[in-house]
Amino acid sequence: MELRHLLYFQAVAEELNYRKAAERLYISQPGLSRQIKQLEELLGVQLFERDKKHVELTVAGVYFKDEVDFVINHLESAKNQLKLIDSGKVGELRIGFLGSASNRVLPDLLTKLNSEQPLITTSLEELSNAMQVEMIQKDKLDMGFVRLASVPDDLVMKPVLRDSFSLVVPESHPIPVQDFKSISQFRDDSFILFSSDYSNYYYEQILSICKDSGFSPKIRHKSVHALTIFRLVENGLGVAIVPTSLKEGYDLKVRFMEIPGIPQFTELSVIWKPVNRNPALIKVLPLI
Amino acid sequence: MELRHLLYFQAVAEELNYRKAAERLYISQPGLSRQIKQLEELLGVQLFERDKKHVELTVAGVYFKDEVDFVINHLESAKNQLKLIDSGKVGELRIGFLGSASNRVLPDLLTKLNSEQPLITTSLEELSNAMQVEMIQKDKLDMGFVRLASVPDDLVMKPVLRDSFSLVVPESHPIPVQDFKSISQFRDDSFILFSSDYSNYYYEQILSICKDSGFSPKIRHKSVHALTIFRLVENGLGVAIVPTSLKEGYDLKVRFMEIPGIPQFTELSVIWKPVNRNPALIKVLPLI
DNA sequence: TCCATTGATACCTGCCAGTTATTGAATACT
DNA sequence: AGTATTCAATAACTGGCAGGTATCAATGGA
Repeated sequence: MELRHLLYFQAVAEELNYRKAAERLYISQPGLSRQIKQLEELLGVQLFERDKKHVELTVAGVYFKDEVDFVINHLESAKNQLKLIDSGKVGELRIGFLGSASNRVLPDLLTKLNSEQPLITTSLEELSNAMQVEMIQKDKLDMGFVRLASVPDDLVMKPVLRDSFSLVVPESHPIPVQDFKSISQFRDDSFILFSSDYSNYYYEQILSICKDSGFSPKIRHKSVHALTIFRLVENGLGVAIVPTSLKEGYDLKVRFMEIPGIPQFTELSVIWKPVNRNPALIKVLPLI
Repeated sequence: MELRHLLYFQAVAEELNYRKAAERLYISQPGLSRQIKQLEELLGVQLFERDKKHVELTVAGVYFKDEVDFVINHLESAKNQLKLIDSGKVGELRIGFLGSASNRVLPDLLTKLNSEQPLITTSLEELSNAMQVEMIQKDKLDMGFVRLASVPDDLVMKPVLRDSFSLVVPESHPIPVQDFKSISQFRDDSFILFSSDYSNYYYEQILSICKDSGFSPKIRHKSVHALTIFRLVENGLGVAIVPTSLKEGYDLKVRFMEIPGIPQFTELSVIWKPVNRNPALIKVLPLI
C-alpha cells in the first residue's frame, strides 16, 4: 500500500464518481479504477459498493475514510512543522548557566528571544563551568554561560559581560565604603568563596587578588550558590569576593564594595559548539 | 512522497546504518540511499547528518521520526480495525497491564466486556508503566493499567483500585500475623522488590515505607514479575512488599500480612489517550 | 430507439524503484 | 606503515507497474 492509494481513495470517497475523482487527481479514469481495486485487494476489504451506475461507500469504507483523512492531515501538518523546525523558527534551546552568572544577561537574552523568536522554547540548567563544557561537547547542551579563560578547540567563546570584583560584607561591618582602600584591610576576616570545583579559574583569580595584596585569605566556607554565599555573609560568617554585577537582583542585608586598584576582572562568556546543527541555536546566536 | 519513503526512513532512523537498514528492508543499500535522498529533497529538509562513516538524525529528523512512527502505527491499527469491521466485529482493544496489576480488576473488565460488547476482541500485553505510556502515545496500545502519580498531558488517568501494601513472607517465617506491629521488625531480612525501571514511583514508595520505619532495606533481588517475586519469597530468599490485592489468584506457600499503620497506598489506574480514534475504546470506556 | 454517461477491461509505454558493480573515504588490524 | 574491512555514494542497467488510449457493456433519460 502506498500513499497514492490513500489519496486516490480520498478523492473517490468524496466525489463518489470515478470520472470526476480522476479529473481532480489529473489522472485517467481507468488508472484510478485499477488503483482503487488494488487497494481493496491489498486491504482484503471492499470499500465501495458499485451498482453499474452509482458508487457508494461501504460501512468499512466510511470508517476508513475517516482514518485516512486523519492520517493525511496529520502527515501534512507534520511536513509543515518539519519545515519550521528545520528553519529554526520553532525548537528548543538547552542553556546552561553558572550560579555566578549575572542577573541581567540571561533574563535579557530570554526576553529578546521571547519577542524575536517566540516559538523557540528554552530549558535552563544551573551547572558548573566544567559540566557545561562537557555537556556542550556531548551535544547535551546547546549554549552555556561560563567564566573561563579558554575553552577546548571544538567550542567557541564570546564574552558578554566584563565584570570587576566586589567585596561583599555584612551591612554591620565596621569598615565603610569610603574607607575601603585595599583588600588587605580584610586580611583577618574569614572568606566565603565559590567552590574551586565549580570554577577553578575563578577561584584562582580570587586567591591572586589577595596574594597581590600580600596575604592569603582564611577560607572558612565554600559554596556553589551565590545566594548561599550571600546568606552566610549576611549572618556574619565571613566576607566574600564576587563579580560586581551580582549586586543587583538580591534583597539582602549585605554591602557591596568594589575592590579598588586591582587588575583582575572576570568575564562572563557565552560558549557553544560551532558544529552543533540545532537550527534554534543558529537563529539565536545573532541575538547575543 | 510515498509510504515507502516513510518506512525506509524509519528503518534508517532506527539502525543509523544504511547497510543494516537495507538488509532489514530486503532491498539493496544503494536503492535505500537514493530513496532517503529523494525524501529529503521532497521535504526540502535534511533528516540525516552523514560524515563518511556515521549517520545521525538531525533535530528535524528526530521530530520527523516521532511523527512517522505515529502515522505508521495509526495506519496499521486502522487497517486491523477495518478488517474487523468488515467481518462484522466491532473492533479490537489492545490492553497493556502491569505485572503487579490486581488479579481482580482486569478479569472483571474482560468479563463485563464479554457480556456487554461480545464483538470486541482484546489483546493483552504485560508491560512496564513507562512502556505503556509510550505505546499509548504512539497508538500502539489503546488502554493501560498502571501505577503512576501522573501521566503526560495527552493522556488521561482514572483510578480503579486503591490498594494497601502487604508484606509477603514465607509460610515458615517466625513472625506470625498477630505479632506484626511494624515493618521495622523485618529490618534484618532481605527484600525482593519490583525493579525500579519497571515502575520507579512504586519503587520509591516502598523505600519510603521502610525509611519511615527507620531503616533502609537490604535489597537482594529485583524482578518485574509478581510470580517470580512470590517464588523467591516461597524459597526463603527474602520478603517482599506488594499491593495487598495480589493476595488472590496465586497458589503459593507464602503469607500476606498487611503492613499496619502506614500512610502509603498504591492506586491502580486506567490510562488512555482521549484523541484515540479506536471505536472499540469509545465503547469500552463507559464500562470502567 | 438513440444517445449520454457510467465504470470496467485490454493493451501499450515510459518512468523509476531496485539491481549489480564500483569508487572513495574512514576506520580497524596487523 | 600497510593492509583489510566497512561504510555511503555514484554509475549504469532493467523490469515492473502506474498511468495512458481505445474500447466495451450497462444504465437511464430523451
